[in-house]
Amino acid sequence: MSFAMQRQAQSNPLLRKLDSIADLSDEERQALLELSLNVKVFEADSDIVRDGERPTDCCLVLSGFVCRYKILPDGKRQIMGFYIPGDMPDLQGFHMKILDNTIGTLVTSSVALIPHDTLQDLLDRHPGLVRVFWRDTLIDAAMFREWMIGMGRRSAYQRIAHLLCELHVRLSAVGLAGPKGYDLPVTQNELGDALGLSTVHVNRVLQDLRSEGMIVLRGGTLHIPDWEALQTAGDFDPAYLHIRR
Amino acid sequence: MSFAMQRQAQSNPLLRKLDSIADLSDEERQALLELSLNVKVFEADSDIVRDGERPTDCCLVLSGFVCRYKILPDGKRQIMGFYIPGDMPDLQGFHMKILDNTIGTLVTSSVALIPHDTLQDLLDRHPGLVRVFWRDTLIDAAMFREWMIGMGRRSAYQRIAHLLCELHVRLSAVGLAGPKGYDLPVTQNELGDALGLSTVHVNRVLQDLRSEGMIVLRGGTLHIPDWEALQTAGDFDPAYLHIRR
DNA sequence: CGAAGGCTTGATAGACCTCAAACACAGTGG
DNA sequence: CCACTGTGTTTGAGGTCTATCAAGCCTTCG
Repeated sequence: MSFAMQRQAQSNPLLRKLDSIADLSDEERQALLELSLNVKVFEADSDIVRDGERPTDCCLVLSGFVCRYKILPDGKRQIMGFYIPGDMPDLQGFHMKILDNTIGTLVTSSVALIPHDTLQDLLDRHPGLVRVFWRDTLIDAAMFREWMIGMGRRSAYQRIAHLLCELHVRLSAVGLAGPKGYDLPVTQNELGDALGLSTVHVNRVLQDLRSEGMIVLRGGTLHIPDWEALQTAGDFDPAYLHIRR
Repeated sequence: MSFAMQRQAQSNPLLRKLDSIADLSDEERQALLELSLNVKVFEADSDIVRDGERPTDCCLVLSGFVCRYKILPDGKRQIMGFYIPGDMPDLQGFHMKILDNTIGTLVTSSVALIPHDTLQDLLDRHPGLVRVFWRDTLIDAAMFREWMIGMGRRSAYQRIAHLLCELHVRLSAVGLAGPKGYDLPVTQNELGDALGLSTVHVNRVLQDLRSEGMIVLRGGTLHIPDWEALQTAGDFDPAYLHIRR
């Protein structure tokens, strides 16, 4: 592709993301660049789409940090995934009338709302993109499975290390992480809700990880001195993310 | 559709399943009926496709009981889903080169292997089916999310009740369950691996459920005297299965 | 009848939770 | 500029759910 196009792609979160998981043709890239985006800013801790709604748009995260969650009858919350710029957390809504979970922000985030009609039109004109978006939802599913494994069979210690690894790989893939760390605007309470742990226990395990020199976590910034060690501690293998080399 | 076609549909697990989650046109139904199936029988506890392989076919369960699982380095196993006749547990392999989990049988099962090329051809000739199969993978993902919620935030008691409810609804949708129960050819050990519990604990919780009259489970047959009660016990809401009507 | 797999039971231990309070820090308002 | 407030983090104590280990029992099947 041309240099100008390459530069544009770099600054477009969606393109950067899709490039990281699939091969795009120049036409497909162009079509994605030309999507006119209706950008909306959501403040921290607000819902973008809610459980039970019938969405008419898909949301695309442009900046910030977003999560998928569900509140249980007894008030407990389970976070089922974190979403970063370039991700489309409710792509599922495109094929399922009623949403079965809520998408909400963790920090102030800007989000593009893409009408289902626009998306359908895009896929009609570029059938090759179907495979790309479908693949994206399959990778989402693979992440769910990996989280299931964690909650079913891994210790709190492993789970936390694993999550920190996952985020590092995903953020790196879209250029949002340094080689040795990244910004992690997530509270310990939220980590607990994501991992099926109590806030107190998350705190204690984080202290363990710190005291072993595995991580340095302060003020929303995570530093990973020894990536290999953290990966081992979390039994982390990035294969399930299906990111292209 | 014609009466003859209707009758055929009834006896075709794939059609029954897809009918339960989407609207099919007569042409699509016909095309699915005409798929020539290469049927293979797998004995109990054998793997159909393995973690790390590059599958060239998708498998379609015709009879039996199949599960998706992964073995961890320390030997622990996590089962990530149960699959019944009509399900295509590795549809994901169609868009992801390398499998990140294993599909194996729980009991003797017959399975059709459909080459990816055949499937691609089918989707090219009937683009409407893309939405149907895509939707199927999205429902699979919704089940993963629900299991995550269970392992993260529900007690062993709730989890077991929830799973028994899920299977009842899914088996009913394809005509394999009676109004008050179904065949459940799953050992307590396997239940534990699916729910993130030890065999011993599964056994104890099942006894609780039995003593409360919630279930009658003997010799692989489950009887549910009071469906409402079990549903409440498991905090079960079938919405996530996205089954039509 | 013996073997094998699954189920059941008992005893003990540990990972993680809950409750409760103190601490740290940033933002707000007087 | 400094109390004041709110949110997030940290610490302590106790309790519980669930795991582990180990054994006995039951059914099926060759």
